[in-house]
Amino acid sequence: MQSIKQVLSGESLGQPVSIRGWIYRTRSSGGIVFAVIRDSSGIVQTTVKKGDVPDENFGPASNAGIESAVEVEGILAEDDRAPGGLEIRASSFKVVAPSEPFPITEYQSTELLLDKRHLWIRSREQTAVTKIKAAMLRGAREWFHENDYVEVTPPMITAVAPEDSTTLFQIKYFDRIAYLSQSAQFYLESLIYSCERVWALTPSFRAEKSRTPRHLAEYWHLEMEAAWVNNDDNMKVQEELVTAMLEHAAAGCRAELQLLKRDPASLRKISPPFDRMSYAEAMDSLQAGGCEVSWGSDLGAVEERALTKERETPLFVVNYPKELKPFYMKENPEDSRTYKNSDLLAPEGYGEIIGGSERETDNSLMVDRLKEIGESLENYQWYLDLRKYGSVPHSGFGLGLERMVTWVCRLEHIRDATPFPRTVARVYP
RNA sequence: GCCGUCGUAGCUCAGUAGGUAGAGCGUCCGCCUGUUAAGCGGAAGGUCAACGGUUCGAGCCCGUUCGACGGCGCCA
Repeated sequence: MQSIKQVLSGESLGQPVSIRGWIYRTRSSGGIVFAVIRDSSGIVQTTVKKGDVPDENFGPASNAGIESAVEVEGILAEDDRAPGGLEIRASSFKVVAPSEPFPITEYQSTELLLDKRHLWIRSREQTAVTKIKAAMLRGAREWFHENDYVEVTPPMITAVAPEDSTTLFQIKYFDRIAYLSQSAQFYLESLIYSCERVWALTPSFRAEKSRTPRHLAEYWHLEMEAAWVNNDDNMKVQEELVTAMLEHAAAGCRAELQLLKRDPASLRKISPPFDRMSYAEAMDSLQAGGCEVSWGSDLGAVEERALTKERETPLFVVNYPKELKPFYMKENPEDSRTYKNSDLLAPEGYGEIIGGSERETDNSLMVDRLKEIGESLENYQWYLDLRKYGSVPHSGFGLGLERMVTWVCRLEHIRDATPFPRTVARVYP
């Protein structure tokens, strides 16, 4: 048994090969059947001629519809008439399990593809995305390992409910209420006092009713936190990590990227250092471009697109005004209106994929800020404790994996960056 | 939360001035030994999202509800 990828390499030309998979396309012309077979590695045409296969094979072969599971043996031959120039001339064609008429045909609507998601993930595009995502994760995991980061396992059920908790999913937790985690950051921060450099890959949950091509209610969050690391070093980690992830995708998923019309070379030319621009400079640039923004404006979808549309490499935007960012960030000593933080924007208009910052280390400053924004200190007692016992300069960030996949795979919508997207309107299938 | 679009056969859609529903693909049957969205002949398949209203008559006009999709805000 060979993979179709092996078959397509042509090394068995003129020799017997055997494959198994699913019918991708099929046409019958009386005494001959053309069935294109798909497995996880690719597609290849098989030809089944009456008389060349056992009689009991031919009827089922000509009747088997798209997605029927089959096992085929035959001689690998070159033929200009075959898609791709190679075909298997069957000596045996066994239908392992026929398929009912497949509901997804050449005419597809977004609604149908989402309703039949469990079947649509068999498509070549979705398979490619799945493999590219896996390659990116492998790249990340290896990079963290090589750089002495410890992979940790934070909880996804939490008790902390900020005042503005409309974005948290509430769950029944025995006799109490608890919440699904939006970020493992606080837990990672507590682990740096022992492990120093930690990272985690976890689901994050957002109950916001966002209806955009960039939001999921459940997404995979790649977060890192490290002691003795300032905001500049934090950005260096991000650019090295992102580069490693891109390199793994480009090296390991060449065919998959090309199927999605992403040139692997465009990923390979991205390398540290990434361009940096302060929030203030971003405002100037946007104003010069005709955007109606001023100091204190957040960078929305329109602004992010304007900043990155023509770019081919990622862009750091640093030092945001405090009012736009959370309380735990470290004040920028060079401009007390801002924090020592960075957002990483993907090129080609794809927008934010990472948010990171140096963290505040001073307990009393953090208490003041919590009071200012009207948060109850009780909820943050254990987090504030971390600043009392050997508080240490540290930084971290969170990467939205599906957002990065959306960019790398040139997807129009983030829901195609995950096999079973969870959005405001969809929890099924 | 706000703005917009759509809901007709299994799928993708058309339906012109309101007059009792159509195409392509798919399915089923027949023919076809080189197809590439194969071809040819035939057949089956629809409470026009739901409910209510106007009208002699509603897929079409009006209202309500439900569902989906697109965009914005919020964020990764």
